[in-house]
Amino acid sequence: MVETRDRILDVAIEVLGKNPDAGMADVASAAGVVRRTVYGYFPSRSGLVLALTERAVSEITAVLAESAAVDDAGDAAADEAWADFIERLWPLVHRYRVLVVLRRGEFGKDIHALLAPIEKTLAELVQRGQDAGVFGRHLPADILSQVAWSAVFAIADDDLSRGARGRRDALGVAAPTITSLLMLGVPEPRARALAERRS
Amino acid sequence: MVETRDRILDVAIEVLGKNPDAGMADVASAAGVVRRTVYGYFPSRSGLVLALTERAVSEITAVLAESAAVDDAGDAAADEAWADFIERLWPLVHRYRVLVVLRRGEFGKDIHALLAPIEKTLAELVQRGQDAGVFGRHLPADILSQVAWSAVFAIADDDLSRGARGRRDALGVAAPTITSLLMLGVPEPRARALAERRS
DNA sequence: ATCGAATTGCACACCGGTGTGCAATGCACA
DNA sequence: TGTGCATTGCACACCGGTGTGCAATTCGAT
Repeated sequence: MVETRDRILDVAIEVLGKNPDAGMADVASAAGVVRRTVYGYFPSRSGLVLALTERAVSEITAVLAESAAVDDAGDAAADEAWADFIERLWPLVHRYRVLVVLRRGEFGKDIHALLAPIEKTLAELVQRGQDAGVFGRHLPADILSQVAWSAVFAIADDDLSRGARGRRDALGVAAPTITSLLMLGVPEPRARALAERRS
Repeated sequence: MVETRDRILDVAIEVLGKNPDAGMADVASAAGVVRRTVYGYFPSRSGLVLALTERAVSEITAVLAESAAVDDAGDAAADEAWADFIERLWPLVHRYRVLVVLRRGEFGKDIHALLAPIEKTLAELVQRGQDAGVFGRHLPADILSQVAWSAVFAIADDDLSRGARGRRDALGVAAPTITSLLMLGVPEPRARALAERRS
């Protein structure tokens, strides 16, 4: 049996992502384990939430790091790094809903702290994109990255809420939409050229 | 004393918007009233939440209706109706955070039901805009309106989180951003012309 | 000054979730 | 077969929020 602790953490990310008010019992049974067992690995509910957040954050940081490498390679490639990031992130996006969902509520403070480095990196990436002229300046970099972030989850939510039926090619529409969103205000020809260079 | 019931409802919108887990006691004291009194007007917490949601929805519907009138006036004026809507909505947007925040959680089903007509109207408005060629077709109308909606709150959240200090002209950036977002993919000259016609 | 409605202050029962203690049970490995 | 560790199955105490009952009070209107 793969480390029980890991399985609990995995399942907790999923369960709490769907319902932030889920209790230890819900997590436990979803992990195929008894409530008491969970307390064997985590001292308290808050402890579990914290651990889970740390895991999610470190996973997402890893993905971001890979995409940052793309950015470092060429110059003015911030848009490609973004597209790359979205693409890598997408299969996992539902998993990270928990970060969005738990940010409000009792743990908001701690979670925001854990999340800060990611948001910072993202904002910097956008900033570089703006400086290089591939991203629009209609919004300050930090807000712009927030908006992009929220758009990712808005699309993912829609994708999720219509379940198996009527599912659309969410990634197919998400990636171009987000990059377009970032490129708002950039003169058309340049935007188009940049968009086509990527293929 | 203005109708106590109304004051409770108002304050509940605010309090629950900030923290969806707030209890009856929090609402009561924020309303300058004792817990017992709240139960005099609402049979239960769920009753309060329901009533509060209905109020918020009907308020927002009213705003939307005014802007729809703008749309009906001219043809192909969906973009103006949107801009108008955002502008009217903005001063109240923090008030309606409660709808976003409570959509998850135990009352999700009911709230979504109450919210459906609004989302439908919005989606139709976007659809009309797309048909008239002023809005982009990069996303299906319903998703696009969701994304726009989420962007509104993303910007508003940012505005809120930095409090009084460092406050930027949030409406100033929000309105053009949202409309630009909707117009993604529309040929530049046309978009620009439409953007300038509004002034 | 008095009537009446709204509000208060406290009592209580109830519920569901948390966190702990401990003995019993499984199960893998030697 | 025995040893050790993880897991289980209860038991329990505790807490905080809900919802109710009822008598005491405030306070405006007449």
